[in-house]
Amino acid sequence: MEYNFKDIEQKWQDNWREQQTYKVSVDTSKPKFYVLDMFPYPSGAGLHVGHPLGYIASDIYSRYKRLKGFNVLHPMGYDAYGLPAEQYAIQTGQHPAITTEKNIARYREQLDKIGFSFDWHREVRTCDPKYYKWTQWAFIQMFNHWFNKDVQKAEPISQLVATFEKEGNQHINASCSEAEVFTAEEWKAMSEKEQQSILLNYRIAYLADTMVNWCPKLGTVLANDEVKDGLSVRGGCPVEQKNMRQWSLRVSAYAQRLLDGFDNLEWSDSLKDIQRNWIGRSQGADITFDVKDSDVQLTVFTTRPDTIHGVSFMVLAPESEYTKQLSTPEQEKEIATYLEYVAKRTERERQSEVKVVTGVFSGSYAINPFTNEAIPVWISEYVLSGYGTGAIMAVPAHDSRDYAFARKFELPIIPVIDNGQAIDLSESSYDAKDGKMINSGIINDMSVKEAIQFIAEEVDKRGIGSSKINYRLRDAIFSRQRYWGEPFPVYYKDELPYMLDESKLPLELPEIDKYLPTETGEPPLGRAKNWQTEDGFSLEFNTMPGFAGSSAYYLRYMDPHNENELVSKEANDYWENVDLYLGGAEHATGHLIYSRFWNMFLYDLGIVCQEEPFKKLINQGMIQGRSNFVYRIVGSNTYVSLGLKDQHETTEIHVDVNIVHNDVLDTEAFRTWMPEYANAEFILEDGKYTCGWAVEKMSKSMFNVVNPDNIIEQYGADTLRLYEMFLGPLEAHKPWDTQGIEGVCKFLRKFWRLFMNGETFSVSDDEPTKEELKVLHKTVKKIEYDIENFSFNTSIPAFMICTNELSTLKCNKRAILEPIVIALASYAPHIAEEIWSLLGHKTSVTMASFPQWEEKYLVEDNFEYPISFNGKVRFKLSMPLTATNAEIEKAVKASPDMERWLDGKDIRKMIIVPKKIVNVVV
RNA sequence: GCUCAGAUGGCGGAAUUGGUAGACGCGCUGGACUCAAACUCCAGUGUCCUCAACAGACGUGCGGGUUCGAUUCCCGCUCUGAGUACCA
Repeated sequence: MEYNFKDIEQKWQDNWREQQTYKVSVDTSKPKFYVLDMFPYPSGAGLHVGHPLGYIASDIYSRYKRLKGFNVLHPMGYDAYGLPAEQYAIQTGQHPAITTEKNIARYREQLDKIGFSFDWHREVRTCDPKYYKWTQWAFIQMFNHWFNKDVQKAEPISQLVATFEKEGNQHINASCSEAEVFTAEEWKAMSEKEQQSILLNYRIAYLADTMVNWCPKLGTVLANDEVKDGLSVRGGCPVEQKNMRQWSLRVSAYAQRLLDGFDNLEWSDSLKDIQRNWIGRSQGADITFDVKDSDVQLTVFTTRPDTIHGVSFMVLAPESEYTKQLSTPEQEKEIATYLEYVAKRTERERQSEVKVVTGVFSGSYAINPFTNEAIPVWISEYVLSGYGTGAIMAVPAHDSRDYAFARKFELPIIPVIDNGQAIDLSESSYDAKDGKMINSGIINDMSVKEAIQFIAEEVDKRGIGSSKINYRLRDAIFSRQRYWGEPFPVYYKDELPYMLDESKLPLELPEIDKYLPTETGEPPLGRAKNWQTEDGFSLEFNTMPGFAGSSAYYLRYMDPHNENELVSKEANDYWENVDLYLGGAEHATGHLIYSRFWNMFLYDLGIVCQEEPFKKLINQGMIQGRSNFVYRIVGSNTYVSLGLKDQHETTEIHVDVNIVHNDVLDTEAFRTWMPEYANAEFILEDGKYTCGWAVEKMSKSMFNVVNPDNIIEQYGADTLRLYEMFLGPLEAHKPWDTQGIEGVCKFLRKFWRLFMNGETFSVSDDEPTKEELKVLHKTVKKIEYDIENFSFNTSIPAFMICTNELSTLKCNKRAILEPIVIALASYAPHIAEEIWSLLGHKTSVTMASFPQWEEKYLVEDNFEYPISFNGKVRFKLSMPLTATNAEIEKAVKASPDMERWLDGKDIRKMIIVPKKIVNVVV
């Protein structure tokens, strides 16, 4: 009976579906374990061989945890809202729901073939009204809460209103857009419109005029993480800065908690680093400068208050309020010209031309509170309006950007730090944070550290500033001028936003006739008929961004069919949060921040019991393509084999990897591949055409896409699973090379043969030998260690070695083979199920327990002690492992090999380490 | 520029973390089986010393160091990849 993977895999996939083998429910008698994959966006191209890598790893871990007695939640779903479906709709008029549905069906079909143990009863789709009801619901909660900095927590807006009515806002310490101080009386005297406008500044989901990334080509605004190098991440379209009225989420309020949370997370340091940099905490001080002949006070943020005596000018961001306040009439014209220039510059230009120094003098002078000197105030685009106060004190001697500016506009450069060596300021600034203060009045001779401390305290004492922490993290812009996304549960009355009643949820996405933004520049929902509330108020035209639906989906899996709550308390108390989360590192600054924020917010409300959503995170690497090339001799239709190409002038041409085997081109297939190659001629070596190759991104244009369906057709799902793991460490990027798959396929056939006596399945019930037990226990120990440490790649060799050894021992004993089948079941579930059932078991191997290994079977009676001289192994000596150090030493000295290796030298020392290596030092 | 990760045969990679470097697989070479092919099996395969050795030397990007012993730890470089970027 040959190993017929096709029948076996079909049979067990059907069986799992019929028996609902992987359906889970709350079971308090068992410990829970929640394994989650980042759910995919179902694109039209389907899965390539790189996509399932993480799913296979998480599936192995899930299956292993089940065998270890855990109740495992392992769900899957679809992040179904997104741009590609909508772009396709704009081009073809096809409703995005239809293409999305089609793509999901295709994804599901491909996923099923790989044999995952997902509980599909819990599937979620972000575009399903039953699902996005809870996305809208969460938004309403964010609208109805504000962030109290004193307790670092979200609190109901109703409480805030109560405080306003009692004592105004003077004692409120909130994360807030703008706050003018008012009393209780003033509050009560305000109209509803005025009150609502003020409350908008406090809400966690708020509507405000903000500088946004506007992408004209996509016709929508984008969040910071959706923009890279001034281009949109999706589509690479130019992005510009624009002031627009948009919904935002007050993510920045949670900056400190997002940082503190890392302490209890098992995430890779590099990923934590990426998030830390993105949050960008910096500790410094606000310092207020008086302005000469003006009432305006100029506040700057600095991390280097120690350098205050070196300030030789101030710089304002062009968009800053200060720019209007501090521009003098004499400079008006010049400033206007400059502001015009800045406004015209795209974000991309600004970023790519960082070295170009521009600026204009405002006409005003600030007074340095420590030297009382008047220092000129400039305006320049190198200062950002969105960070700190939008104004800086410039210390050209010790900041390279200020230095460049001072050089260009010939402003004084005053050194205030001396590092013991002569600091040369003729070419560059000295930015380091060590040395002694000079030219700095009262703080002369202090160290930088002391000076920072002293000035900060002094500023505080004089009431001209205070120490402050700034974060780079911005609030998340939450509006998108697109169709295919969640509608906001928002209507407008008197130009102010109000939330729909929760009983009206979900507010379903309306049908429209065209998916392009309207000619008037309004979002597509502007076309929807009757897009208003029952009492005639207009509904919001924008839709929510991609990250809205993906921010809390892990909670919905816990209780996916609950129509009354996002997640029931019972389900949440049991499943708590995700124990293991697998996905790409590209979500570090997007989804993984938003999800943490969203979850913390729900935690503040008491909806969820854990503050952090994902306890352990693993970022699987990308599988790259391995492209093949042919070499066309320039000006001909002749192609030369790799080894001979240097003899000709050639052009490198990508060739479909599917017509290349072991880097040898199928020349006939090449001729029929594309019409232009029909008459191709070849210069062969050894009768073969050898192709060149390179590792590149897997993509259609490189003709290097490998489809998992083809691999499964040819080798089976178990082989695909094993091979994907075998390729290399889970977290590493690695190229796909189909050549190597033969090895693991061969292993499965060999493993199968262990159970076969000719054509019949047979195992013996004989007692295993010591040797066989050793193979078993060694293998089980290794597999357990590997899975616990996520080094799945090294498990495959362990299985191969085990199989080879048992094959050599001609071992077909049940006592040995049965536990190994269980250990293999996580990796290759189909073949394991088949053998398990042939072994006479009536229930799934999923119900089995992971085998226990014992150290006693692993120790040998006699051990070949490697004897090394100065660290180099020279010979081996067989002795019992139980020998004492004294016995070993005696035996080594008595060994006949010693004399030769000592070569007349004396033994200075003999080191016998617990790992049983003897090192003789001569 | 800053931060992080990495560099091991022809290729992918192993070495459970300071203890026999190159496991395992691919590829390659030779052999067995076969009329032949496929399948399967066996042997060899880091480099160098004119062949072989169960003889030796050298070998984990480069240069130093610590150690009885370093792919592993420390210092200084080079290169590659990723993140981020006028964040004051």
